[in-house]
Amino acid sequence: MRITKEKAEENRQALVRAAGLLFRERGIDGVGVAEISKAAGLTHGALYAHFPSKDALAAEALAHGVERARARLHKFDVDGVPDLTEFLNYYLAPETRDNIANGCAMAASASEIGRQDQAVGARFTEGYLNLVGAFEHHLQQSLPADNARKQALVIVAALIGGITVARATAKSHVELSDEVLDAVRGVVGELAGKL
Amino acid sequence: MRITKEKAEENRQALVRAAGLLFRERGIDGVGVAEISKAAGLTHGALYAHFPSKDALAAEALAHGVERARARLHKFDVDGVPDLTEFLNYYLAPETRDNIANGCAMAASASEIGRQDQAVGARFTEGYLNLVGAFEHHLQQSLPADNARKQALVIVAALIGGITVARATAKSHVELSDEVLDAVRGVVGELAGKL
DNA sequence: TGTACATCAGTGAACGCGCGTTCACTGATGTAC
DNA sequence: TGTACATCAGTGAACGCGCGTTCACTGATGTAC
Repeated sequence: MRITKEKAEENRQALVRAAGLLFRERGIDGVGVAEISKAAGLTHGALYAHFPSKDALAAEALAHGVERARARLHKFDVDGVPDLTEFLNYYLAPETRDNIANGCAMAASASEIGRQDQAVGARFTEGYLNLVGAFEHHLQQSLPADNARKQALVIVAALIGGITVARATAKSHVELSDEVLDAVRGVVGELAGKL
Repeated sequence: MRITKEKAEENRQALVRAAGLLFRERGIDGVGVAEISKAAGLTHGALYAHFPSKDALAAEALAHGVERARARLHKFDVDGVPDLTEFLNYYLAPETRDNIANGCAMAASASEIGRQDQAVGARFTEGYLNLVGAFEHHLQQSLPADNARKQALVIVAALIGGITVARATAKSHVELSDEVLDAVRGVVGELAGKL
């Protein structure tokens, strides 16, 4: 039952989107190809018409998540430059912590990335550098280039660490989890120079 | 073939240690009970004489890792107070990044914790607060209590985020990975007040 | 434009395998007398 | 101290299940004439 090229491309995108969402919610090792295919409205066999393996799908799903993050960052644009305070408020909101499916793909799988295929790690690196670049560009207005780069690297690592710690502590100690989000928002905001 | 109480306790500890090591290396979802038991010199059936489930073993393995971290922190003690600069140098060393089995249990599984049993999350919370307490105590020498707490929360989140990002980027871009470790060491060192 | 046929996205059964967990059984240890 | 027996850590087969991947087949689409 061959289908149109357009429909096939839609199906491919549905697989990538479903995989990204489920991987964020339950981890790459925590979801099977059958469930991903079903969520995309297909059978698992169809997945292998589009991707050679689950690993390849994972890499593409992370790339899609990274592209989503880039688009989201630019939603906060004012005069073509993202308002990083607004971005921080969004990134470190309790709502973002509690809705991991809608959050940052890099943070959702951070500690799993090092154990995956190199292709998956490469997509993570791209996404990380993309965020770092936005903060670096902002910091160059008030700091020498070296320092701007250095602080940007730490800020993004602290964001990923902050939301990850907030998620890890949320079930057993929600007040602490909220406190971590507030603290990171405050200290990173200062580090970035009262954005 | 009943064995002595002492030997049984040794076996229990071997299971906890093997589980901790393998979970750090390959993730909680990435290792099965058979392999853990074998690494401890037992069969999988014996595991269930000590623990009701894999989840319970995971919680105990993380608790053991947290205790190891506490002991390691106090290895850097000078006059009963840990030398945090030395601790930072160790925590963010490229050797620590490359030897995850010997590294921080919280960082190794950070993004997986939120998806595990609440008991696992509770052990993470204890370990996180333990590290936060050490930095908080140090910072109170130069900052008001509120700020000391806030900065300590961010510092430990940045450490976990930093080593996790360094591991995620190491395979595809090792220069960046090294740069992240250096940057976090530098900025966190400054944040902690030129320790 | 109409016809004949090759293409290929998608289906669903089947592959071998490892998963977490249960359980009847073993036999040396620990205990009660 | 010596004997009889209950205890229980550990064994290994078996449970049902889901995993990632393969493959023969389907049939509408896309293409060549």
